[in-house]
Amino acid sequence: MNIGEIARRAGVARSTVSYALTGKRPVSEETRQRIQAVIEELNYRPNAAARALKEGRTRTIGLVIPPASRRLTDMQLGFVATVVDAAARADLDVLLSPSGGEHERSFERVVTGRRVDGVILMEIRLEDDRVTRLRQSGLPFVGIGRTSHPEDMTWVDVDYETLISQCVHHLADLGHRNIALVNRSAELVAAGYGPGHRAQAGFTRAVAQRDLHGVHACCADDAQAGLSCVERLLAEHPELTAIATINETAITGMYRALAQAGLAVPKDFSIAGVAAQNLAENLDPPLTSADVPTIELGARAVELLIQRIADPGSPHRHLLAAPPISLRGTTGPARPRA
Amino acid sequence: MNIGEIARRAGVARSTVSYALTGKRPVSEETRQRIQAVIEELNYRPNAAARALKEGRTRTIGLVIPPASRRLTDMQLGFVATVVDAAARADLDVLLSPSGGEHERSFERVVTGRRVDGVILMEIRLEDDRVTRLRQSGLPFVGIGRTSHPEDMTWVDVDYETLISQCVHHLADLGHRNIALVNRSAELVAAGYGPGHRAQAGFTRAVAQRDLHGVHACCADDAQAGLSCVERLLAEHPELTAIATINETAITGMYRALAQAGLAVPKDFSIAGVAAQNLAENLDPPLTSADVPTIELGARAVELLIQRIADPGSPHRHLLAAPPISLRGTTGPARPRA
DNA sequence: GATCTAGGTCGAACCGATTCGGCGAACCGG
DNA sequence: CCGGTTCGCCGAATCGGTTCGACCTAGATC
Repeated sequence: MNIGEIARRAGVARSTVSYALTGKRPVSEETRQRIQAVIEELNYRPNAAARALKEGRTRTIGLVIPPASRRLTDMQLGFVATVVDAAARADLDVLLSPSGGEHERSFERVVTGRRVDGVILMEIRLEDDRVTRLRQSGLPFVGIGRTSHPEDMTWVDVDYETLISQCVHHLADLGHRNIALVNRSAELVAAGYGPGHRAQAGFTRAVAQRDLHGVHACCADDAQAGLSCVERLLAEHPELTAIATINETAITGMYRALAQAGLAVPKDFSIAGVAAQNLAENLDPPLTSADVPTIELGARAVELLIQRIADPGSPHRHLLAAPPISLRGTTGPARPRA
Repeated sequence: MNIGEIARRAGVARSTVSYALTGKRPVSEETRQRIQAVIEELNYRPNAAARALKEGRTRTIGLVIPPASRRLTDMQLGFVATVVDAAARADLDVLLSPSGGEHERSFERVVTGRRVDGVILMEIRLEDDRVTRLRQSGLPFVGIGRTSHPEDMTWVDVDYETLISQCVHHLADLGHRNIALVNRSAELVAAGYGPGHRAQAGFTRAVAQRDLHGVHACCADDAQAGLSCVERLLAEHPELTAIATINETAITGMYRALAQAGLAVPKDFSIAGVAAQNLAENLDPPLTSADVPTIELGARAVELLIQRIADPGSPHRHLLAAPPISLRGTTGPARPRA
């Protein structure tokens, strides 16, 4: 069921079938219809591998995600979903590649076997080997996230630094003077995970600007960790009245710790954060947060990648999102504890 | 940077390079090392498209997921993660294909363009066009889920019928006599979504066996819907004292509705369900549920698919999982309301 | 010493598409 | 009636691998 078979049955040359399909050269209406009929009868579809071989492109993009073992955050899920969606809309297929740890081979295959025309890279570290590898391979790529030298790559990212700073300012405006930042896991931050570092930078900056007392805590990405982390914070820092966080996954645990400590939100304690809108809205109570526009960012990443594939020499572009904070009722006037 | 270049620099024929790489024919140790040196120097990797073209297989599997627009349930996420993981372990790449609605083209491309060696199909309907298409295309595939004629396809599935039945029996053992089943969304059930129908069947059966009063309700897949659904149930059926559910995503909303109605769980009201373990454990309170072994099922699906690709004529195999119910404290003795 | 076997290598065909140069027929103006 | 275009189509080369048959050499067998 190859192009030769179609050509034979339609009584034309293989090249004519090809031209009839791609329209790259004129084919008489009559011939085209004859070919089309045969194609539909046999339900023929060109072999992707053969086409890729000849054309030098695969019409596929790679999406490099954090290792599958770790549960993805709601935000990451949002990115994956919209990237897949946007790619499908552009008639591109998406090859999923878990990276990190034991899955190094998968990444290598994708990058170096010319299986994809370009790559979207998620969860980028400040210093990231994968970025280096991609750069030297010459494969077009777009980051969702950025390294510490973001000028010479194309990316979209969430401006955690500004957003956490705004959260702190918002809390300070409400009278809070003792605020904790609940970050992502210690390993992730230690590994140079960008959002973790930038959130911390924004936190430190805002705390200094408003002359506050700030506490920084890392917390693994699950509810249980959120619970014990906040339990510990409350015990060790009785002066705390508010939390700012970028750790979506731990939030339900934080809520639980506060409830168990007899602290009502937002009456006794305030929380503000950066999260996927979908998650923030569905929490109980709904979280006051900067809603990351995953749909727009994911779609833009695909768009930028398509441009980059079309013209690899074009200048790098960047998109830094700093959505406004949606007040949903987990922040209120400060009220001293104990 | 193709095999010819390597051959030239190593002073051998292209076929020798190929044999050195695949080991399908003996190559002298000396030659092999010379070739290996050149390969490493140039960082050569065989072109995937060329290999796929000649070998007739792509070393890639397709994973057909529900449309990306809809948020995946925790269970579905678990499946995706473990499928990707298991595939990577077997040195297979995963091509993601959102199906349904506007993404028909994506599915067609994957199935008919010979882009993949096999397909894993998620969220299968009782009558499913995609199964029909796959069957007639001759492409090996494995379902996570099954149609109403499950004998002639290979699948792994969760035994919702048995599990919901067990939930009802468990509740009945605790003295509950008026129980509601909160199903997935009405559209999904109307579209013939298997788990929805099978859960309903199991519910009806158990209710009859124990001579209970059962109420069936559909509920969209989000917390808000869970809230309003349970609000409505409580209002229209004041006799209800327990809920059984397969709608993971709506559970937090159900909790909220009960809390707002002043009903404590499990003192005043019981809930039992089928859910991803990860989710059930992290709810507050943790949900008494049958924990679906997504890791095992996902990995088995990949395993079955690999077998099927190796030997397409082999008999179909099935795996129906009915994990025991983990008692986590959302069910207790019945206590009449009002 | 002739024959056989096995190891090691080469050259050519092949997978299924795309694409380029060219060829014949129809058509045009002069 | 002739030279030049244009249109529609064909044939062959090509992409980068794998694989099969054939060949050569060296060592084993009798």
